[in-house]
Amino acid sequence: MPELPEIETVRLQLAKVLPGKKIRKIEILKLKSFQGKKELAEGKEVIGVKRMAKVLLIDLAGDIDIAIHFKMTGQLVFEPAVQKSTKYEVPSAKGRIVGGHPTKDFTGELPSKHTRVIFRLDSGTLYFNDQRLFGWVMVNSEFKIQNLKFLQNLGPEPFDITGEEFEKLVSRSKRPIKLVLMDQTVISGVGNIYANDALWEAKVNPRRLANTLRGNQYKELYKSVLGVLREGIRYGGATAADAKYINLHGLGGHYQEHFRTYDREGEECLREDGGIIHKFSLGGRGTYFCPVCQR
DNA sequence: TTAAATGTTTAAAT
DNA sequence: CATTTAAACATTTA
Repeated sequence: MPELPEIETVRLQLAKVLPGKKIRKIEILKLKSFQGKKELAEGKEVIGVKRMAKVLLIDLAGDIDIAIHFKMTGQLVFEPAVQKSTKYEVPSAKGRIVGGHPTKDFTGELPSKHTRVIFRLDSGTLYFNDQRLFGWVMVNSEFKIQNLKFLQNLGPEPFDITGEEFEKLVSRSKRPIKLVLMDQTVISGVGNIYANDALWEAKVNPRRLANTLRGNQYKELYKSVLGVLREGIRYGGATAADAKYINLHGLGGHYQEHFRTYDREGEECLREDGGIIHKFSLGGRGTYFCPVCQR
């Protein structure tokens, strides 16, 4: 599910609470969701929380890393340790840190039926939940994780390149521009939501072949990719439509309230140019655009 | 019942 | 070889 801004949002939150805490025990509830050796992490202290594109990295003492890929429906929930003074309080979602795919697991009792891995800390508990089981948690040496094929093959994040480099990377392909934006080996971190919105911002048709953008469209697209990603981070990521219950608790992000095209099929283009947002399938993914301004 | 969902990989077809 | 399409991976919801 989550793209770069959603993972970055979790990272920022977890970076406030995890460093200094120790992993006491890792419980694997679903084998498919876990790779590596949990013993390597048990007893180790968290040093920092990092991110590579859409992958979250929890850095532990002794050059051990926990890598987490959320895929479509992964989520993390950090439950702080219950304070003695609140011993008699009814358990609530208050004080939780949540991130990733929004479901009622954010606020419900944990572990839930979607909980796949539990990290017992010396203070608090971190739950990895994943409805569709595409995601994974990996514990291994920093070396092994850095050498994962998936991470090795990642292209640079948009934040780390110039407009000229962006144009060079993207225009090498003759595929439709949207597919190239979402190709993690070309540019990493951009997924379906932000690709749709960035193309709208730059007034580029998702189908346009990546080597045939006109004039300043490469520069415009570069700027709009950075823009929507930064905005996503500023709003704490997107938490999608079924998040009413979650927002009630003040959890989850708000980017979904600022979608340009995503999930707006049939609605008027925000530019009020008379266009109606049209949806079609490109590369097997829902693709939204305005036929008037994105030609 | 069918389709689609913030992702990635693989195989088969062009 | 480059590219495209479809399917696969589970599950849930519309």
